[in-house]
Amino acid sequence: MAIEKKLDCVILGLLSTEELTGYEIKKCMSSVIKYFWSASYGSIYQTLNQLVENEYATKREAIENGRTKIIYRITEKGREYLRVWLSIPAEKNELRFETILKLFFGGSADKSISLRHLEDFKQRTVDELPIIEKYVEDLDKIKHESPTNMNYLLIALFGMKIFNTYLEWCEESEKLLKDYND
Amino acid sequence: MAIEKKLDCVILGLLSTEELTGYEIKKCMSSVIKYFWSASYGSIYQTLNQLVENEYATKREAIENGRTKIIYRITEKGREYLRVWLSIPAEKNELRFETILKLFFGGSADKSISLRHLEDFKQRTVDELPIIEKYVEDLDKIKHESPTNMNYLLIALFGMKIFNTYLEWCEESEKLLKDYND
DNA sequence: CTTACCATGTAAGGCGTTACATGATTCA
DNA sequence: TGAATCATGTAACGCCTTACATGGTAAG
Repeated sequence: MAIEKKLDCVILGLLSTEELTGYEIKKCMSSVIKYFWSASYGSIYQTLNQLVENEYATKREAIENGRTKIIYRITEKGREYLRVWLSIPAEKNELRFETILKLFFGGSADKSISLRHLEDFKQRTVDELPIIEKYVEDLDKIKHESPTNMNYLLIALFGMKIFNTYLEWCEESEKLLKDYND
Repeated sequence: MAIEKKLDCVILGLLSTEELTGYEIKKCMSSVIKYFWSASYGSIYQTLNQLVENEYATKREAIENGRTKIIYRITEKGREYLRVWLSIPAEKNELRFETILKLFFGGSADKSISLRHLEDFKQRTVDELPIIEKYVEDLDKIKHESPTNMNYLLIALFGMKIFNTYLEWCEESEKLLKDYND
């Protein structure tokens, strides 16, 4: 497993504080983490298997409420791998915004189409903002309990700030487009 | 070719205003577009072939200064495909920030590591900002020449706004982290 | 003369998604 | 009883990157 792959690091990061099942990992990745790193079931279970193969994690079966779960735990080798990854500089910070793409090429189409994309993007942003603000509020209260909480707060603040910037930009752009006469 | 693929739309978008070679397309994608959609040579030439196969574009050879180039041109079918894609809502707006990931999991490591990632991210942002500001400045002057320029300006403004937000966040986060006592 | 840039491509393989497939439990 | 949630996985396939491979031209 090459160092270029990131999902393994995300999973090891999650496992570094607690044992988890694949399902629980997916849940984590569908909440906070989804804002800056998303993954599907397929990739999570595959990565989990690779992690075990490479001895970065161990798995064990457990029965809870009559249901069988597979619980994963990080190994010392896995912790070392995570430590190394954390200590080297980030390579890629990538934005893949289809909205921006459609707006970029939208100049030759009708203005109403660009306005619709802007409206749509604004709505999605408005919908997400309260969720992120709740994270910020909650984390701010417990930031002194552990450095981990403090780091989580920084990420939540990042989210809050950019989402507010998206909103500002949508409003300014809508105005610019509406006032534009060709 | 499914509608989920986006690179074909990017290329068709570029071809919608002018004929281009694969090399020129790569150049475009390494300048403005790289901020919200990146691609490698491999994927560009492959997509170009698919575009021709599907009759969304035609290719012809030309000799310029003794060098052979392959020039691509969009077809009417390609324009229609682009029109349809532009008119439907954006699906994914994805952020993949390794920096954020490393900060998210950095709580259990030494504080200096998180600070280094912040510093690094700040530096990259500071380096890019003047380039983006130049785009904004240039596009603002010619925005009334065509709706296309106006749309380009919106995208440049988007970049300028978020990069400034990144900067603000870096500074606030550095302060929060430095003042943090565990 | 050599570096940078112009110019095009292939092949291997990694990464990840979607869709499919299954089945138990909990709660209304 | 039926919907939501818990829970795990596979298979096919698409997308894209990296590395490789080649060679011409322009400018200093």
